[in-house]
Amino acid sequence: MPEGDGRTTARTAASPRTPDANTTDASGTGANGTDANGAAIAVPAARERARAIPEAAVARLAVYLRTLSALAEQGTTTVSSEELATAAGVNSAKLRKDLSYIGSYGTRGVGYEVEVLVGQIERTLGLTRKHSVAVAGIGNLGHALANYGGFPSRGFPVSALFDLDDDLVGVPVGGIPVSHVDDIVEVCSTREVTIGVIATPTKGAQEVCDRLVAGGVTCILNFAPVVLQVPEHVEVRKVDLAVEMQILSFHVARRQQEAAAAGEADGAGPPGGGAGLPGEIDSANRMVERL
Amino acid sequence: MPEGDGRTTARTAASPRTPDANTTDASGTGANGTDANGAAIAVPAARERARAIPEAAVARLAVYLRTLSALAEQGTTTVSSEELATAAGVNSAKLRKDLSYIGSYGTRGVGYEVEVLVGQIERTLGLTRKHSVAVAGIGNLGHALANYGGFPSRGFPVSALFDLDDDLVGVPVGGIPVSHVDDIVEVCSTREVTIGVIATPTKGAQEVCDRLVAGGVTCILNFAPVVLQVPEHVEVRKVDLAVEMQILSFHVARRQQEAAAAGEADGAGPPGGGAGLPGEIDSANRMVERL
DNA sequence: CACTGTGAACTCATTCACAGCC
DNA sequence: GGCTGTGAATGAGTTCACAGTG
Repeated sequence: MPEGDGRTTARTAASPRTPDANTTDASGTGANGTDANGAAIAVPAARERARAIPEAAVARLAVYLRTLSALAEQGTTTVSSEELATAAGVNSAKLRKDLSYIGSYGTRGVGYEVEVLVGQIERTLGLTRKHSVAVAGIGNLGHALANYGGFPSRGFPVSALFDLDDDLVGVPVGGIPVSHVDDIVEVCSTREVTIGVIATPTKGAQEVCDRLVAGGVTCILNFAPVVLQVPEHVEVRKVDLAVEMQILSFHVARRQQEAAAAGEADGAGPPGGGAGLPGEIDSANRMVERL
Repeated sequence: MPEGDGRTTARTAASPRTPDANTTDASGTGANGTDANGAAIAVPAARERARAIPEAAVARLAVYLRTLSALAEQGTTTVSSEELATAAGVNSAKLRKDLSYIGSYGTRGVGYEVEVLVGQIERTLGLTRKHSVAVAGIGNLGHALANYGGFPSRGFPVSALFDLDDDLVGVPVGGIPVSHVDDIVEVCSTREVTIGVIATPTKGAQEVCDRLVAGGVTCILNFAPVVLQVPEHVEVRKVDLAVEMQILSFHVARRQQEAAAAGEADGAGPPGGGAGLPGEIDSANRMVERL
């Protein structure tokens, strides 16, 4: 084991969490050439750029990809940036900029060919290669994830499930038998899992994470409400339901304050936040929005 | 655009909103370029709300809150920015800046009193008031959400569940009987739901969303992989599993490219080969065992 | 003409570094 | 001495606006 258990902690730790963020690490050692066929694809110049795509743009590319797939399915073969942008919920300038990061695949005066764009985005996102997924923690959420059709259909076959509960071990969930968490390292290694999903309760999460990493997993999607400590080469993304709710809560509060302020000036308005007493808030209060 | 199907609304691009792929700005409709230049629509960046806490900071405040709660539980009464920052996975400068947005509640030379900070963050996030939650779509994910302990325990009581399936209607899930989606408007109104969670399949999502909005819901957490169209006053946050996976995939690909490039330029083989690289990269060796 | 692709301007977010206080 | 709070500097991400092209 490396220095101090091999975790990155005290350092200028990185694990931001903006509207959409992640652990951004540079030092990408590791990875070999053996199974890397994605890199073998042509398009010389684009390789250079991959590094330069802003994080925020990557997230949106994934959205464009889905939007494009939908368009393709309904027979569309060409889209303008305006159309695609609207469908994807962004403005067209941003979309064009995002697409420009992956190259120039549009036709001026016409638009983009759906097929082509799909291919290029897939390549950029590394979807030309399958990424095996392991889900740890087969509770309610784990079940949901194991059965989630969106994963396999998008190139992320779920190939391992883990839980602590002996009663669950061996039981197939979504077609795959649950393994014991003690076997994480071995199973992940042999099944070549690249992405680990942690859906365990808070306490088990760090332990499970360590094992996933030991099993060679370099990307983790974490649903447990903890900040995971991982070595530098491992990428963690967090989905935190409580945080999402609290952000929404903040916006409700903000809106109420605004309404209250506006009401003051206006003379009529709702009593607004009223410094929020615990307990039941009056009925009228909430619905007063302009609807 | 022939599109404009009734709803959408949300013009006026300028709005203190999240920079994220959130609420649609949908400023399409060609009106764009026309008055662009001299129009001087100005939109005098007024919005004189001193309230402005950066969106990104809000998300982190929620994380600090949880971290603080954990500290409180284990008996800690005081923390320094450094300690709290480490525990929350950010750097201390950022943490102090974030906290400064909500006021000055620390003591120089000492740190922050846990209790006080918890209270202030809760107030800021609007958690002094309970926010009733409705979950629509009681499939695997919906079940998981309905049973998720993290919601009620953090001031978000789940008070309504909806599904289309008649066999499910009336059945209690997590203690609450499922209602039919046709009753969304009524049930949400009477139970004063503020936050709606959409866990339906893609196709039902927009319809459900519309009804939630009609029922007075102003905040939506959307798990369906669609961009929802909502009126301006409604806040949407999206949790998109496929997108998360694809972002991770991108980072795998990037790392592989870097490794390949580094190997090329360096001549010395990539770390995978165990080429005598300094010990600093110890942790990277782990991944070798799988690759 | 219609639409892409992109430098340049701008806005938002993070980090630095230090003054001020305990 | 140690630590907070914050303006100022830097950096990331977004929007503008227009040149350039099929």
